[in-house]
Amino acid sequence: MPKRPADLRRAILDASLALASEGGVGALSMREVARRAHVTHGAPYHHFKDRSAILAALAAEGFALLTKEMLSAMKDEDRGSVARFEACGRGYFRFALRHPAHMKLMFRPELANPTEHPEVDQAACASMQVLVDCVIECQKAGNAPAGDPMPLVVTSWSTVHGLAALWLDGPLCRMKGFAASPQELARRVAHTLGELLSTKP
Amino acid sequence: MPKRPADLRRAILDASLALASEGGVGALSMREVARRAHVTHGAPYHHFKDRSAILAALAAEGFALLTKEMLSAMKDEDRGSVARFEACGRGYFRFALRHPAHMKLMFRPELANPTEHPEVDQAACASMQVLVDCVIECQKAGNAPAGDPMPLVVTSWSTVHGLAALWLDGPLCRMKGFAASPQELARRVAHTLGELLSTKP
DNA sequence: GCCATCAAGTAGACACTGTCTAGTCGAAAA
DNA sequence: TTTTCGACTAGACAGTGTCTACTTGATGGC
Repeated sequence: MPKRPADLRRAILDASLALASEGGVGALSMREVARRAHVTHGAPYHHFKDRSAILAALAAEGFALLTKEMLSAMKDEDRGSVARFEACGRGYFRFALRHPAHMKLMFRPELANPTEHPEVDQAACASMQVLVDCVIECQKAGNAPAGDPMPLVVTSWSTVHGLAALWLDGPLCRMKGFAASPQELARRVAHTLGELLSTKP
Repeated sequence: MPKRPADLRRAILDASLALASEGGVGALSMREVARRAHVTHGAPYHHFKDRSAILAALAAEGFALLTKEMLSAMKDEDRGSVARFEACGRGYFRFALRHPAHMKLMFRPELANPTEHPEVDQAACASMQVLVDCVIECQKAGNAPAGDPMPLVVTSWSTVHGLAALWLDGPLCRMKGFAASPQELARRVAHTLGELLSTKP
């Protein structure tokens, strides 16, 4: 029988994530998590108040990873504010592809009550701030309409989030023939937006 | 004690939808559904193979409602193909606001396995066809780049779906101050897109 | 060294869940 | 009238989240 892990809290989060990846949030049960961490079914309660606390911790962790992924994508980009804005969107989409289980947990307020787990909203706001700063940079450089940045933030966020959501949870990924890979899908959508932007009067 | 409903199948779907609206999919239990339909816990199994069959039926029903809402929004619009395209998007967003519980069930493939419940995918394809036809109409009228309509379909679908998803499940609706109502939110996003389209060279 | 303290894990209990089964009942068909 | 059959009931089973009391092992002060 394998011995107990040194850092049970981390082991619980890892086991939970693995279960969520394999069979969705529904397959994530406290007892199976405990089993995978080689510990009895009561042990996780010493690290998390209840099941939703695990989900909240994973959601907050997801937003932190998203923030890092966007910042990392922008760091290597030095061809101006618009290029950095695009890199930010690519970072968002890449995060969704790399961490689908996290992604699904992050946008399910019924799983982790936002008023009970404010750390999730805080982490979400930090992620959004990256995008806000990005848009403000574009505005300062004269590459976006001046004024309140929020409309632009919400519009671009919606497009990239919608694309990721439709790919992960929608019927999009089951429609063979349109896009062979998600990367190609994102490229085509980005190209379409660019075409629209450039062909209009 | 209230008597058994005449159409138990419909009563089960209604009770399931009510439960999902109140506490999310997690609160939807076969036994509570049966209780609300004033029937014993085994009765629902005569109308649905298992719990996921109920969810699949609701998801398919949701896509049918979505199709109807988009078609109805377009029917009253006779100011050209672009106006009909915009009406289609408004219909999508309005559906999401009016039927949030349906909406959440429709985009959770882990709840109702698509291979086990092909009727969901079929209904989803019918919904998408509305948008495809809409884009093709714009192309024929010379109001959209010619060629494969799918890139435009996916791009616009992503934006409106992302907006709805962020409003229903994301931190957007908890950010007071930006948009007082979802209608205003949608108007501002649509305006932002329009502004982008018209101010670019 | 010894003992108190305390976080971390165990083991058992409880009410609840999804699903299976055998049995019941009433209406329609023969 | 008897048979058949779909719809429903009632009981069982394993599995679940969460609570509780109990054990254990390390840590600190004396």
